[in-house]
Amino acid sequence: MVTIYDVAKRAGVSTATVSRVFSGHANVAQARADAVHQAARDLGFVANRNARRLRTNSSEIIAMMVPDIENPFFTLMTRAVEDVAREAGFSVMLCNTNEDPIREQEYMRVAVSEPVAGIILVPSTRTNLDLALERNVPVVCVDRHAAGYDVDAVVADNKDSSAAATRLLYEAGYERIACVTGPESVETADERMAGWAVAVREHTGSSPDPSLGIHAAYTVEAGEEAVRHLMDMPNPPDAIFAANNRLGAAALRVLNERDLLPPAVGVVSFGGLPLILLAPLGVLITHLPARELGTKSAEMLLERINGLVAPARSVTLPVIVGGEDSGIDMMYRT
Amino acid sequence: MVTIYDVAKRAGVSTATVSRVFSGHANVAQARADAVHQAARDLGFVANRNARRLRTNSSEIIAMMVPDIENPFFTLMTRAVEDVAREAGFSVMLCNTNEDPIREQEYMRVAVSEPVAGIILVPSTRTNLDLALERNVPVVCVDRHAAGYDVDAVVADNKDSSAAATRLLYEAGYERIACVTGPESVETADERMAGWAVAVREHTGSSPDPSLGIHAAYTVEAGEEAVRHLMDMPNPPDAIFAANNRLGAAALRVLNERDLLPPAVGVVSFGGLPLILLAPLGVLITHLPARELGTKSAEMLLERINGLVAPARSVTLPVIVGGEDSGIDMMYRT
DNA sequence: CCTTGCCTTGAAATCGGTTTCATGAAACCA
DNA sequence: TGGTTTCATGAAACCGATTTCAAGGCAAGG
Repeated sequence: MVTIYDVAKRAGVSTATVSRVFSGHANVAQARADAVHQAARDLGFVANRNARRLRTNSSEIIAMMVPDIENPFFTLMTRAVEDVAREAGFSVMLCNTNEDPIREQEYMRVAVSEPVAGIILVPSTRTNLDLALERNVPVVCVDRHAAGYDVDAVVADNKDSSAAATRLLYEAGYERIACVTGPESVETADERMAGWAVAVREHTGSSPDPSLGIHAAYTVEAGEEAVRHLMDMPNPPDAIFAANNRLGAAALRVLNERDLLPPAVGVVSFGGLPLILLAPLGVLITHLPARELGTKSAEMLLERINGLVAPARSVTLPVIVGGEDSGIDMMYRT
Repeated sequence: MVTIYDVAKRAGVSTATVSRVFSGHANVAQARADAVHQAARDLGFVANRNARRLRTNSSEIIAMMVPDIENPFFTLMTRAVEDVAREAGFSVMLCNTNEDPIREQEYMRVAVSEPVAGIILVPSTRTNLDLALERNVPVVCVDRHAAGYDVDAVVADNKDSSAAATRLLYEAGYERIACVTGPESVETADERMAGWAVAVREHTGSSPDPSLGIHAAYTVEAGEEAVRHLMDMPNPPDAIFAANNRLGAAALRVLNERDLLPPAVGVVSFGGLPLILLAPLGVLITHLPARELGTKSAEMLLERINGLVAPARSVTLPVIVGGEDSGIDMMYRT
């Protein structure tokens, strides 16, 4: 391993000078700086980051904790975070929490013992941030707030745009609109269902039929079960508001089985299906700002890493409540 | 920051003992071990990994370098890698190279200066592994071999299954089959085109019409241009073999524009479209073993990290040359 | 010519773990 | 009982950077 000592010896200077040349924190005579660079090149010197970090107690790693990178929503978010981080000289450590608080906590331990420069987190229902906050590791929550903690957060405008999306179904002529949302007490699930309820009340003048509002895990499987249940009711809905992309996909799968694809039964998917729907299908898509969520949260985290002291900030990004989408345009959109 | 010294003082032992308790490398009397654990709990001690790594010159980080995590093929691969890594106590650093050798090399510098425990790499056309190999950082290539280097690699069976996929088109009755593949000298692009050529020769008895074999970047945009060009020829193809998922999507987009979707023009996509194709569309899909590539490469890397000394190994994983896919089943498949 | 002050530089301390080495106590054997 | 081996333990060295501190060199100012 080529160390700073080897470079110093070859360049005929002290290690302090070598360090100064590479960090640029202080002035070094041009001649010596050249000698150091030459020596470093000759020897193929690459600084050991562990040594640097131990001394400076800093790190250039950001932990990105998402439920599942396979969900295209989080894929895009992560990609955006990586872009911003790289630009600023940071690397991204990828952590899939599977929405599991235990797994999340394990990763939290890894993150603080690393220690990482900061954490971007899609919190689970029982997120515990004590470890990070005790050690002053900046945390930015994205997509959801962390229950019980007052930290920076970047979220989408879930409630209003869910109401708007539901209104689209009414405008398209549907009358009995069901809602399949995520697990109870998951913020996005509750807010989206609340938005749906607002639109239903607006239109019908009364609270929604409770049997039309279903909580399910944010998975295709759970969504399918929920939609089957809905369609098997004696008085089934004529449209479905699906509160995330997987539930939207689930709805379409079940309706396809039963030859009830739109427009037979209306569907709005809250969160794009990064898919090619080859035929214009009349599926209403609400595009979540996945990339923007990632970019904004990374920027806010960098501000904190750079020392910003300010009360917790909460940013809400707008959602594009799109009209009908032919599908083929929306590849790689969310 | 709570250090090992604080724990040692509180437990009334030396730092050496504390270290031994946590590493488990040597015997410590039960009573003392308990005292150490208690003290660590009381103080909320979390070991500083930088200090540990500096001394042991090890790390628990694996660099995962992929062209673009947004490509579902690489998303799945990465997720599989993360699963294996986590199980073994490693974290994954995510690096998007954008297929850019310069960006790849930057990340290579980060990786060796980290230094990471190992690297899983989807090599670009001009990958330079010198930095890593000089420093004995294990590298496993995945999806493609690294030109000019003899390192472990895990790839898909591109050529034979491309031939098989092309044969499916002939069997479906198509006669004039074009090939849109990736950039020249990209291994997967060349192999897949070679497989196509094999099938064409088998069927026609002569080499393929050169104007039917097109190289394009592995992007939707480039693919669209290539397919438009093909379909604008005086004697256009009646089927298209698309050499990756994005080119497959591109083909479908262009054919959709022109009302020539399958079966009017046959399409085989080499690499699944992790999409919902709602109507059975007669698109032939060849499923690449994305997850398996990730899992296998991670396992092989861990073997190297654990000290395996052996000649470079090259593993070829089979490809499922599926028949017609209704599409709706293949969500989240690749 | 001497003082003041700035700039450059290297020796040495430092970060927080791990590991070597020496020591003393206990266990074992004859 | 005397001698050997095993075991647990702490002091101190170590990993490779960064940074403090003091000192030396040089230019400007009086």
